[in-house]
Amino acid sequence: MVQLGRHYGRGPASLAEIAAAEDLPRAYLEQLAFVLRDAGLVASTRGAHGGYELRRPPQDIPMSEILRALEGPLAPMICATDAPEHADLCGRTASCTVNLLWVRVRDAVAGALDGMTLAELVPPRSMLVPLEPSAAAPEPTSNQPLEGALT
Amino acid sequence: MVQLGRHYGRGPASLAEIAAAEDLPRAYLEQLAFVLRDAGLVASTRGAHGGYELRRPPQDIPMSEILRALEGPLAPMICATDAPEHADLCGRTASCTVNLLWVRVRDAVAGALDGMTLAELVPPRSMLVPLEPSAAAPEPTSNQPLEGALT
DNA sequence: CTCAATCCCAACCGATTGAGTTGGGATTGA
DNA sequence: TCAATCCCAACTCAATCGGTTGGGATTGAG
Repeated sequence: MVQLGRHYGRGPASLAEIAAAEDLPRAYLEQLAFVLRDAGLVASTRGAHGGYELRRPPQDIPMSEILRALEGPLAPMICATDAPEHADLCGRTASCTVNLLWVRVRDAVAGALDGMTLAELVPPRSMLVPLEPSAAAPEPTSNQPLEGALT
Repeated sequence: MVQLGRHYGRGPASLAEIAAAEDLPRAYLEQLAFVLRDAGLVASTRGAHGGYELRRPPQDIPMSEILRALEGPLAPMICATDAPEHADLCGRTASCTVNLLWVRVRDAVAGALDGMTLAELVPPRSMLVPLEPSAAAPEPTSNQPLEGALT
């Protein structure tokens, strides 16, 4: 998807390209590709020189939409699903006071996801740092400095 | 846990009681019980008339603590774990711009969980409210005769 | 017209995970 | 002593998820 975002405006990208770029098996991407298509997020053109293409500019695609398409309704637990249709299969729900918790968690997640668009994940190109194998290294203290950024 | 919350201040509750109250297998609760104990959330007393007991009043126990004890570090994806020690096993992390997303989701969840204490889940007994009538559910149609046996 | 490139789609596989089970202690109050 | 209780590790079992297989259908280019 990010690849598609980067590619946006340049015509369809073939799965083969994307597979190469992301180092993922093409066949696997196919599956994802068509749930995304069914969800109306991407358009496909068949035949030689076909491929996939975003149907909207990346900044108009909230991540929540993508995630819901790919992973189904957001639901930290079955008893707190997003999707009205199978509202509760839990059975226990009535007596389960914990439900409230999950609902809040779900809403928090939904909020985070709604507040973020695909555009934000398309890297400004050039900030692709090559990975260094110094894995276990230098910044042990590292308590997420990212905290402040939640708008 | 909620059971323990409700029981708080009345001495230890045996797993047998809890198992009965929650309709869960006792042996299973045992497992949970002692990860909670190891986490310092509950205290146990052995022997006849023993049982478990909260070590702090419910309103001093954030749900985040319970969840982390039971389920491990919060991490919607491996690449966005809470726990510094296995910071990234993802390998892809460097090139993976999506990481940012997961981090935000994780923080959202953490926020929701931190902002909620066990006390809030211990029902005041008697107020088992039937679920909110809510906005967009005009059609409870057919399905699931499951529950409705509220209280 | 033919053929390679591409999307389309369903069924399958295998490792991981999580809920739950089994079984055998160790402690302690009555 | 004995029953009630906690302690603990190893196990089973089913669902899920990342990924694979294997076959089409469509289309542009030569």
